[in-house]
This record gives sequence, structure tokens and C-alpha cells, in this order.
Amino acid sequence: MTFVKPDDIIQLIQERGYRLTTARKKVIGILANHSEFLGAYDIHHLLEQENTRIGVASIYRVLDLLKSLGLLKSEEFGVGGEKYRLDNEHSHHHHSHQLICSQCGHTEELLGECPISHIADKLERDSGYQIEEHWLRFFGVCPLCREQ
Amino acid sequence: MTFVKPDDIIQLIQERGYRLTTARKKVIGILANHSEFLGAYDIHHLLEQENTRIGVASIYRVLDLLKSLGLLKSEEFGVGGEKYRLDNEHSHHHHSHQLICSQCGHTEELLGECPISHIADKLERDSGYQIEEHWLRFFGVCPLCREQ
DNA sequence: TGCTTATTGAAATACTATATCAATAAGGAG
DNA sequence: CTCCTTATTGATATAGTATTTCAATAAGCA
Repeated sequence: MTFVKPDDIIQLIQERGYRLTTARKKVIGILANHSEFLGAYDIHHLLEQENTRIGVASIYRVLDLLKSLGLLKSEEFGVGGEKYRLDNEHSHHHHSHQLICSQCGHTEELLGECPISHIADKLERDSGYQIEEHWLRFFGVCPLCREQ
Repeated sequence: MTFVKPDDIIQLIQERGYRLTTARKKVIGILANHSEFLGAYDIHHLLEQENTRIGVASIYRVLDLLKSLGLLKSEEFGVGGEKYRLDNEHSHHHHSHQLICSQCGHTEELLGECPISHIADKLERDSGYQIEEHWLRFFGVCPLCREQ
């Protein structure tokens, strides 16, 4: 179970002017009841088990919509394509990513999307720790120091 | 260009009792001439441009062989399946991965395959730094401390 | 040179993902 | 509550990646 309530998502969808359709409700329902990552076809199969037939194309469309609303986390595991999960409040933790020159000490903050969050998620599941923060620090020789 | 010489790979293949075939030589030749990551079908197309026709299945077999010999690095980029590159000596740098309890201070070393190396590789290309080392430290509350 | 068998190529198959388009249904207007 | 507009859907076709199968081939040894 995630901490995102289906009703909140449905409300957001309507607020944004999107229609509230069966496909959207069903796919969101499945995602809300599964804390693990699911592939598009996993969702398709789970819906079939509830005797609900939603076209694969529509499942991808709902996933795209949720992604565009920032409500979805996705991961590429080794095989089997992209997997999706509702983005819940616990999936974020503080981090610090730095690139440090081991010769002159110059430090750069690395911005952009966190490449570690999915590792932290997995680690949280595997270790039982509740991860709050991580540091990622790269040490190397900066271009200026390399010239000398 | 990688720093792995095709001849060294070919020698290793023969030492291990595998036959030296055209498919193996050609695929290794392509990989040795490309420092970027290539998909199986990229290799297939590149070989066609040299008027060499190697079946896709065989390309996958060569890639599997190289992987089993530890000579191949692979990555899943966003789309388009797995990509491969010969593993060169510069692709390794020292690292330390730890999981630390922020309450009791208990520290665990995280073993297993380094999930950061490909980030380091990309960073090296993008930043111009020559990365030598990285630390990845996760801070959280361990299962014992969570019970209290 | 011939033999054994590891290896290959082609085709069939499976799976993920996207584009197309007629049919459908959501939701506002009346 | 009914009608109308059009966003949305489902089925199908298509594309790309990956694996399996099996007869044909060629590598390497005697």
C-alpha cells in the first residue's frame, strides 16, 4: 500500500480538467493497492484477475498521465521494461551529491534528478532501515588540475 | 576506443577452450572500436556496414560470453534495451558504500555490484574530471532502533 | 584430410511499447 | 433528464529487443 490515496489522485485529475474514466480509476486502484513496482502488463494481468479488461494502450496512457502529474515513480530493472509505482511521501529523502577535486579541493554540487533514490528505495526494502538521507561524493582530478 | 585489446580477449577465449569463430572476432572487433555503449542491434547494423552478416542470436551469444568472462559492462538506458561496452581498466575506481544508523551509529558495508559506476562514467564524460573514487553513504534508522 | 561437436544462422516466438482510427462514453449545455 | 461535443478508449497493426529451436556449418584436433 502506498501513502497516496486514490481519491486524492482522482480529485487532481478532475481539477486539471481530465475526464474521470473507468480506465483511469481502475489503473489507479491497482497502483494504490501495490507498494511494489509494477509493469504495464502486470497491471493488465491484475485487472484481468478482477474481470476488468482495459486495453494495454490505455494503461500506458494512464501511466503517462500520472507521470505528467508527478504522481508516478518509475524504474528500469534489469529486464522486463519499465516498472511503475505511485510516488509516496516516503520516497523522498534528503541528499547531497558532490564532485570534489582531490587535488585543489574545488567542490561542485551535482544538481538534477537524484540517481540514487531508487537504490535507496531498494535498500530500504532489503535492509529494514528507514533511510532518511544519503551522501554521494565523487573524488577525482578536475580538468584544470589535469592540465598541469 | 577502449583500453582492452581485441587480441587479449581472443587469447582469453582460446585459453578457456572456446572456439575462435568469425562471429566472435567480428563482434569483439566492433566493441573494441567503440568507446560508447552499443546495443545488440547497433552491433548488427555496424557489421552490416562492413558487409559482414552475423545473426542477431549469435551477437547475443557473444555478448553473453563476454559478460561471463567479465569483459563486458552493460547499462540500461531509458529506452532501447540493454547497451554494452567492453570493460576497460579506467571503468573501475575505488568506492565505499555504507549504510549507517543515524541513531546508534551502527555501520554496514554494502557489498555487491557497484550501482554507481555508470553514474561515475557519465560524470567523467560530462565534467571532464578524472574520477578516482566515490563514497555513497546512506543514513537511516536501523530496524532495532525503529522498534524503540 | 576427415571426424567430432561446438557454434552459427534463420525463423519462430515472446515481450514491451507506440501509433492509428473508428467506436464509445464523460460531462457540460440546454 | 437528454443531447451533443469531443476527450478517451480498445483493438489492431507495427516496431524494437531478446530468446529458443534445430538443421547446417565450420573450428580444431587426431
